[in-house]
Amino acid sequence: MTAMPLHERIRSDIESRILSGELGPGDKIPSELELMEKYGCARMTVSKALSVLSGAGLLVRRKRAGTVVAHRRTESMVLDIPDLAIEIARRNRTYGYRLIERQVRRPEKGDADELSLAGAGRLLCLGGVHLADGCPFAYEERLISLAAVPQIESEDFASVSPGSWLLHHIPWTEAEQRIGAAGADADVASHLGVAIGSACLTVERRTWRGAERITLVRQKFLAGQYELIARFGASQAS
Amino acid sequence: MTAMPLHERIRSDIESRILSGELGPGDKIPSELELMEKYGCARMTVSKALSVLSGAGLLVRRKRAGTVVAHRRTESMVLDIPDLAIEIARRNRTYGYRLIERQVRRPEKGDADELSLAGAGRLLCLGGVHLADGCPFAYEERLISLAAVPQIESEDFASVSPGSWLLHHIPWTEAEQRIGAAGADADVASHLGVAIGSACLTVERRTWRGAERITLVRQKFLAGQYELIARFGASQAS
DNA sequence: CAGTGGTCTAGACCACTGA
DNA sequence: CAGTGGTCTAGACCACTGA
Repeated sequence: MTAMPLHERIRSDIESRILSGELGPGDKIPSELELMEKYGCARMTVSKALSVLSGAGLLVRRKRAGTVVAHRRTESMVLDIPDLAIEIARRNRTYGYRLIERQVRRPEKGDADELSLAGAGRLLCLGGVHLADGCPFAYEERLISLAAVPQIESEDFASVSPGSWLLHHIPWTEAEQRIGAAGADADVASHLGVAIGSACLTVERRTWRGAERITLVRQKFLAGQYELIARFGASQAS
Repeated sequence: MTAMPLHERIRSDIESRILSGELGPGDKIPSELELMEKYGCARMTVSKALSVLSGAGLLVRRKRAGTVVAHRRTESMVLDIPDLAIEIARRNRTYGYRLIERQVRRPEKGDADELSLAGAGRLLCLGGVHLADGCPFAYEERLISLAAVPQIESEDFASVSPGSWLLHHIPWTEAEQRIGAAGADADVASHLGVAIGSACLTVERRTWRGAERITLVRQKFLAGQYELIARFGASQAS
């Protein structure tokens, strides 16, 4: 509460006027010169406050025209990606992973996903289920480029899931995730112990380290056993 | 390519050394003084570059200890929330919305969701389907607080969906979204024209404007008709 | 062409904190 | 206590762009 830097106070003042609705989209913000006089400070200080708000998408700044409240409300949210083991533990259940299938091979010609992942190299193909108290709640198929992660070939995944292993050994720099739903096919249904056609949440995630492709994973979560949660807002104010 | 400001060049230099893996978590970045000398610039310029990277979570800065590459790779991604109408149009299909049910009432006692949304005020309760080329692909139930949005009571939603109307009239400042899967119940199945138990992607979203609750919507998308896409990485470099 | 923001300088004082 | 980052000043020159 005490000792808030001046640039944060300026930012916070303007931010709350926008969030409260007092300032609407398109409304003009005082110029840097006017704010300098209002707060009795140097231009750099005002500029820092406005730059942060501009970076956050709340303001749009243009020369000569001045600074106005941004029109397009953001159409994106931050998606939390919980660690499955932690998520399960939080519900007082025991997490486990059971490896079902393991294979090392070349990518299949004609499979664009496999070819773009492994190129001329080999693929490690893993199938397994995630368990809560010993019961399957998710099935995953994973492809890993052995050119990108050679040392993973000697892992047996008896006690740790491939996802956890990768997270701890190969930090990714880029990722894309597609979230959808599907009915369980015969394979998934038998692994999860449910009827064919049962609703599943599907997650397909590709990860990169720099320009290099690391892994592609397809997961099917039993409906009701898992949720993804996304949030936007509340800013950084305490 | 030309005319990149110096602080962006510094930021980009350090960022690419981190993303390429040349600098790993915990590795020390040169101090501001050293970077000043390296780039032959004032300290403010270096500081700006490092502040941006620190704000993005790539660096951790501590006095006396210096600046190091952050340890925790982010466990969050940015989730794009496309406008359904735009998403449908992009696939060369015609978007439509059909209102099925409309009701104004008090929140039901014992329903925590309704009570926290409307308090002592009234609720507008809407049910409807989103259409692509006239075929239903999503069903939604929506509750809107009339205390927060009184002017919506006179809308008939013949040509515009409640979601679009709200987006254009009541910009939200905070939102929370839960994403899961479920089998269609009898109600949903009949509205979407599918068998009971068919897999659906479920989205439950709450939005606020400042401290005021605006709306709660529950949507069921037919499996395969809709995907949410989340991304992380690639920074802002072109 | 005049007002606005974008960038940068060369200092300054300070708070913090690990060697 | 010395090195580091956090903040701030009082200027400067410039590019852009709408009146």
